[in-house]
Amino acid sequence: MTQAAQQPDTRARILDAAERLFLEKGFRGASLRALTTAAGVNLAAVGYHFGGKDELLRAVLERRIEPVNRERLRRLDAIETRWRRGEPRALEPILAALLEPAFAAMRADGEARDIATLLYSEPHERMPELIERLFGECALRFHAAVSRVLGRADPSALALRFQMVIGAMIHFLGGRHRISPKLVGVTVDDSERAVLDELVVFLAAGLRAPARRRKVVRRAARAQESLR
Amino acid sequence: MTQAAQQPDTRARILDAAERLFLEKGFRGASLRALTTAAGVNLAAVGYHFGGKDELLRAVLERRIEPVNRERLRRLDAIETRWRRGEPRALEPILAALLEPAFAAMRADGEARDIATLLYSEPHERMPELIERLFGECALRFHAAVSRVLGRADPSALALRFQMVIGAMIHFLGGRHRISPKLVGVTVDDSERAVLDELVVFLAAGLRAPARRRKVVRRAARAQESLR
DNA sequence: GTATGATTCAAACATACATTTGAATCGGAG
DNA sequence: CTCCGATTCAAATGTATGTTTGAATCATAC
Repeated sequence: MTQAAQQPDTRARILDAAERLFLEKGFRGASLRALTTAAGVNLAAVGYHFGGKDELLRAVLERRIEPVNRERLRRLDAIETRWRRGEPRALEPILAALLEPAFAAMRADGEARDIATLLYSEPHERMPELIERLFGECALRFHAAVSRVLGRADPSALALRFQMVIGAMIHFLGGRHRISPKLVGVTVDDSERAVLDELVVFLAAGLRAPARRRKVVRRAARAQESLR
Repeated sequence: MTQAAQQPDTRARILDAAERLFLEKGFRGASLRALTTAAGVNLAAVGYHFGGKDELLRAVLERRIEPVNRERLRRLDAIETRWRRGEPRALEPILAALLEPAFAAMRADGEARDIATLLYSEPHERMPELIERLFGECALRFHAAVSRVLGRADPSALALRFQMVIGAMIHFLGGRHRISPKLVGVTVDDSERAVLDELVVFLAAGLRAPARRRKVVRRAARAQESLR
């Protein structure tokens, strides 16, 4: 009944090749022909196993992203459990729980590229809904956790800063086109550990930064005045 | 001699339509047929005026980015002049000089989208060299300026943090797929002024954050020990 | 061995694409 | 009015694409 094992597991071979080529050339740039040739399978296998190219993209993304997000939420659960036991709340563990699973997955895949890049660079029609579905819960939970640590903060400003965290993270995870280090003329320790440490320090400091500059306060005050 | 004015200025119409469609659908997703139809010009006009689709992309990018980078460098020059006159050095003006011209250009174009997004999301073959050519000088100068303000900092760490600045900025400039604000359940003031202010505060704090966490220091110390 | 359902395969199909071509049209200079 | 270079235009070219098809092959259960 369960026709379990094909010898070379065509499905996985397709997913691997698709992942590599989608990242390299983009969704539209990676043709099914190039893709199936690289995977060593027949052209029609994609239609048979996935239905079509669009569904293949969805499968590629889900395979990598869902485990990462599960691990993120697992670690966040652990953190919140410790909070309930009275341990002090800090930003750094939250940021680590958000960042490290993604970097770990990236490292595990050999090629140091994260599939999440695709989500934020591919202008595919159905991408927005896919993002919401894949990352919605994670975004909500982590945003809430950060918000709880920084209780005093302006919610609107915090939402913006949370976006900045996401932006910096994505830029490092994908980084298809990062400004090359040689350009700024220094040798950079861009090992995973170094990047992670610097990201956590940088982002925690940014999130904690005191509210606003004078300029804005003045603007707000003026606006208030003119309303009277 | 200078056959100056065509009536409807085909070139500009093509550039406008191309800019919009490249951003919406990506380079490959925007066909010359859709593009020229949207512009109200003949299909062959692209070949005549630009040579081909690749050269059109280059023209689209250069038209928007070069003025922005000129303005950035103009403002940085002004800052460094003030430094030479003995005024105190701060990060915030540098960040403002880096960010504001891009946001201003974005606003001026009606549609609140920045063309720079394309540079960092489009997997076009010649994109890396284009980025280096367009942003090389800017990156070098701003990195140096930040480095001069934070004289004490570890150059490698600073290079990483400078990348984070770029990442957060790009995420906000383009943001084709930002996690939607409604998802985190708050109404966000994402006006240009609010975003800019928060970005400057966030990024300045991140850049200034004290070097590293205990964990790393310990690791480094251990490594040193084991070398003896 | 043979029947059965899952999988693979080569080929064909219908579009969609960027580019090229050569004639038609335009706008001003002589 | 005429001419000429610049520009526009409709059409054709050749290639690449995602998908579909129907036969061939395989692995297994009986």
